[in-house]
Amino acid sequence: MDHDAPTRPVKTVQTAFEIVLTLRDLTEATVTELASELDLAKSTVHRHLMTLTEQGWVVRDGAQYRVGLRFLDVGIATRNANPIYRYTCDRVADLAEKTGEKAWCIVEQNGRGVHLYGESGTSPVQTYARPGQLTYLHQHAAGKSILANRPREEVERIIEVHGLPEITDQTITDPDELFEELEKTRRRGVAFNEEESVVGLNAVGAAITDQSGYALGAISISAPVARLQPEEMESDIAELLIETVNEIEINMEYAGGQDEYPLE
Amino acid sequence: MDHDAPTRPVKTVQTAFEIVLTLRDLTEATVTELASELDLAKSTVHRHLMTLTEQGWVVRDGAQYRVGLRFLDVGIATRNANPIYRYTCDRVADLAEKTGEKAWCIVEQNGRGVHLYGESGTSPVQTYARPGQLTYLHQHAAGKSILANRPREEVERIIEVHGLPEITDQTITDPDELFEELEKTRRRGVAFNEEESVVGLNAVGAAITDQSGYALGAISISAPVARLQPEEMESDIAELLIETVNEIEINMEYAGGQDEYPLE
DNA sequence: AAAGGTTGTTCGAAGCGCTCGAACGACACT
DNA sequence: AGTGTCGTTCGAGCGCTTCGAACAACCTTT
Repeated sequence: MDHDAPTRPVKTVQTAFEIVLTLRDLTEATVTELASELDLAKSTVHRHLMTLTEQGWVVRDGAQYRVGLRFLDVGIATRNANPIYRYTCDRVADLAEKTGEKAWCIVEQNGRGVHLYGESGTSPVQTYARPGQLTYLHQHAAGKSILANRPREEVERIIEVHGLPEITDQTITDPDELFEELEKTRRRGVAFNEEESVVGLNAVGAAITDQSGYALGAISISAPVARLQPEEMESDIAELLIETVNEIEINMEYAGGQDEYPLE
Repeated sequence: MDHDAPTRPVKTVQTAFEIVLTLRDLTEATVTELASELDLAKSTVHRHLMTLTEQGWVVRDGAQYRVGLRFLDVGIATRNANPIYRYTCDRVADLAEKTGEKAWCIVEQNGRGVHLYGESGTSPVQTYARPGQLTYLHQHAAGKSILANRPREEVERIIEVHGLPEITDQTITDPDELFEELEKTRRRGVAFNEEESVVGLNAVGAAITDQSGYALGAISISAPVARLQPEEMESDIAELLIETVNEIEINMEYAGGQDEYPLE
């Protein structure tokens, strides 16, 4: 999996989390299922599950094991500790209400995007996004606006680690094309997503930056192509997003030193 | 901590999660801080953090480490997989809107309560509850209505494991008193919380049960004592809750075999 | 009702790999 | 330059994880 080992990882911990992830993917599983899936001894899996269950990381229901809600506890706690979340979630709700469409707030972590908070407007678009979801930054508007406001070397490192996987015909998969797109995004102040992540879905995104212009996160509005045409994306929606971002940035600057938390 | 060891837990995994929990409590910490806090060698903590960071469970920002949003990913996924969440969240929102107060949906896991989903009404009560929060079932209305619809042996086992910790003067701390209260709750169909978890806060809760009458979860409405007096709790609010529960239970029965998931 | 298939669970031993402390390197502040 | 930090690397020792086999509990099958 990894080319080399700068520091040897703790293998036991890796298998523990592998169990958790498999459990999440399967929704529920028995000891034997997990053992065969992960190619481990039943007894090993059993011991791990006992350990995880004791602390609520895993719950058992008869023979079936499931991921415990303690992950939700820790997950929500970290989200709430994130200033981007605190300063954007109300604004995201406003955007959803004003536009009637889906609005999201997204941050970067380890070179990937994480959906922090989303709110649906009156016209429910059945998107498959959910809070906590891990995405590739080059595949959507919010992600591209984050990349557009990061140093080029950082973007290059992200491409190196994660690549530019394709998800629809429209996904940008060429690094040069991406850098061109980021340049355009910087000039416009907003990023567009024209069916690059989901066929039939367009979106506009704008980055939230600190005083130095470094992107801390982004917000976006998405809607079916029928309701969100390029001309509207460039005018009304773009303007609304930029206004909102300005408001958020001002609020964050005022709080300033209060909550020290540069957040990569 | 534990009286005896039925099966020896995997110590390495325990320390890994201890690191995560300490990190959550401190919001952020350095290697040395964690090492001294947990009484481990710096190198050990470092190796663990490297392992956890590689998978996104932990994020580093220079010298500071923080819990990663991957916990949110897994946490939200398990919440969404939970039928109680799927069938109650819209109804909880309705309740919040109708009453103008705070409404919650809660489930039991490992003998403790977990706040699954909450929605505020128009009158914002600054409660300290958040989704994912771990609570004691005997300390609030929703929890008591769950206990009231579980076999007595199960309640006894929960008391044995978790005790009946006091949080306010009004908290029930005597097992006999609790069983009496649960009996009353069963007769009424709803449970009351009169400043038993937070001074100045009252609440009413009702259990969601399966066909056999076994509690799967509960919903509750809470408000400051000034706005939620006993007489109202027993009439309007109680009725509203019971109606809502009936609606939820019918919806769940119809879906029936669709999503097999007894969910303790 | 007994037999054969599941399953989860316990046990002991073998040896992997986790933990530790000390040494190293990088950085900031004096 | 010097002296505190800090994070990081390295090499052993032995703790503890892993495994497989045996056990027990439970269905299904005959």
